[in-house]
Amino acid sequence: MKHVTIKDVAKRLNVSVSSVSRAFNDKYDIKKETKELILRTAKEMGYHPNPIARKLMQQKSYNIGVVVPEFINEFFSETIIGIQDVLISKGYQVLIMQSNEHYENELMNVKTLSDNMVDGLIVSLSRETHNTEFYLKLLAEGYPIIFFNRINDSLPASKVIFNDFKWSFFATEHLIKQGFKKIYHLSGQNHLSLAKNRMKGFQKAIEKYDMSPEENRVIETGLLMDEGDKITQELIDNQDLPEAFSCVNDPVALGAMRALKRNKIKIPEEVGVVGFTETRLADLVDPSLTSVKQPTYEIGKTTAELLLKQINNGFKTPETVSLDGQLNIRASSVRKTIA
Amino acid sequence: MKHVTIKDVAKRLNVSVSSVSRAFNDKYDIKKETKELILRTAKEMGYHPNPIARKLMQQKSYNIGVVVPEFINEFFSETIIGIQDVLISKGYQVLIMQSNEHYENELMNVKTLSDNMVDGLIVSLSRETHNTEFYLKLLAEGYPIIFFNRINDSLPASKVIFNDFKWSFFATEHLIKQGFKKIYHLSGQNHLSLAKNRMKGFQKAIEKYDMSPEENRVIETGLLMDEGDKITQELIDNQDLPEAFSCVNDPVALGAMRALKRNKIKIPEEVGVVGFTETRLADLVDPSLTSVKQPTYEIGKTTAELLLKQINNGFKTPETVSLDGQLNIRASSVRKTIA
DNA sequence: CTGTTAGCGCCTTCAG
DNA sequence: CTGAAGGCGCTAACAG
Repeated sequence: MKHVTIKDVAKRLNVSVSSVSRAFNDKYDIKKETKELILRTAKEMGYHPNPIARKLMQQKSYNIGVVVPEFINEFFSETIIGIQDVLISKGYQVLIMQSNEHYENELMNVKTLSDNMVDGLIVSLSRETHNTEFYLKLLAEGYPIIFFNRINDSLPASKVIFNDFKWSFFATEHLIKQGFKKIYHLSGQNHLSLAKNRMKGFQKAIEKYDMSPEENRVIETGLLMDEGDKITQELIDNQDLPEAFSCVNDPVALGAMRALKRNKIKIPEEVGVVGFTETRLADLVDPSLTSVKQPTYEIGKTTAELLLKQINNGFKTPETVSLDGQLNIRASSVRKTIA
Repeated sequence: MKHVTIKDVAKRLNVSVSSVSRAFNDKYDIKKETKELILRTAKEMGYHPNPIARKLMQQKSYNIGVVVPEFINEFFSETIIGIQDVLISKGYQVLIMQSNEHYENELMNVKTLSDNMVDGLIVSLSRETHNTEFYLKLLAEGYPIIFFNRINDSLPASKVIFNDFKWSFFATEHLIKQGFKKIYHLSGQNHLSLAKNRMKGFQKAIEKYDMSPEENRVIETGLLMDEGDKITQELIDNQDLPEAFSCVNDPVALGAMRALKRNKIKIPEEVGVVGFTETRLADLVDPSLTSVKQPTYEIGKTTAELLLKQINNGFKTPETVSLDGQLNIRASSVRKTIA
């Protein structure tokens, strides 16, 4: 438990502590043999530099804070893996905190982390976060922060996002090409840029194929399975069912499917469904769910790389990286008989 | 970006640094008014103690390392939340690493963490880990380590485990009470104590209800969905289908269900299924899956508390805490018509 | 190439 | 109750 220090090694070899230090930091001149000797005996003695002392000197914590809404969700855990892979390989440690979608928790987490002197921050905003004052203050101080996925357009920081517009367009286009005539978009709350963009992608596809925007409309639903279920049930009750649903995310799509199945409505024969941001669930449900796959690992990796760049080179002008995904077509949206 | 230090505060108030330090550490005598004055102006100036310097003094990192096989899996992410909740509230930071089920990664992670002077370690062993030498060495040095879930019985350390035997017994008993006559246990590899215990729980139930151990047998399957699917398909092909499956975990159960559904065999009317270690999936699949719920959050919490106790009070004798769960009965195992 | 010295920011005796 | 001084382990000038 007692740690060997640089002094112990120096004493043992009758050299100065600086020599030992130098042996462990290539950047200084030191005779090859002494260096090797030091390294060897240091290893024998079980010495290795105390990272905390080093951090104190360098005024760097080599800690990076990550704040996400949650990490039960596959999307975020996969992203975190990407973040960690990059950061750990560069000698950083990653401190992960979750806001549970609450602004207060998020703020507290960010404060805790900055109080702990993390060298940078990676943040995905909670659903509740409208007040971005604290981020603005940190950014003004030059604190490196990168946002991903749940972003706020107005923050002057670098961001990594998914091209929601484009892929929602493709998902909708796929439904149209499958011959579905009347399509509703079950959307998320409009203040989330992610939801807004998916909605716009849907509308763009409707427009492009000269379909009526009144008949192919948007219904604000939410992000949860129960919300998708509830809205779908209402549509069924009102005899207002479309031929297909383009959904803001997989939970809403699964909710819609649950309601449809409960009412013995066949998927995709009677109603087609596509989701967004697929999880492994997409393959497991019956019928399997067509969904847009986001490059989760890449998102994390890119975010971390952007952060490192900013830490090392200083803050230039914010850049926004937009990544692409893929549409995985499965049973829920493929008509057995195409008209 | 530039941090206010204890000196700045001292200078501003014309007091000594020690007074400022004392103001921030209740344990010393200091006049109430000066303390308040210091605290107030410190706050104004945006000062707060540099945790790194503090750590250097106290020879503590206030970091805890957590190594798990993975955290895409709900089980582990939920456990980690329990761990974090306890540890963060006590001023610790949690460094999470994953082994991806590989011994080498696990070893590297543990080394990285101990090199970074974590004050303690929480570990869930990878599937591959047979060699426990490094843990033995650390434990011998008095390094606080707690193991959970994936443990190795022979390690002289405290552990938090789930009572697999008992709950597998209950799951099987439930099937028996539902009137299923011929039950197979789809088990995991036998070298995992977790799989072994679930198998034994199954056998115990069969024994208790005087059912034939030849007819109600164990089939070594694995832990993956595809393995459950494959074995079930083989049983169907060989006309050797039981009336019910007790499965080592949910993926295997879901695999079995997939094979059954593909072959138009009705669940639970023709074949009942129960899983183990339920995920949110259990509720989503059709029919919903009966499974044993583990107290994931509690497991994490208990593990963290055990670790803190050991850090604060020193290592006494190892203790093993065994937690209980609950059997969530759903459609997959409930016979519409009970004999 | 190597040793000496002065901190990094804080805590903690030891005097007073 | 308060100040001065030493040191946690390491790095970075500065001499030599």
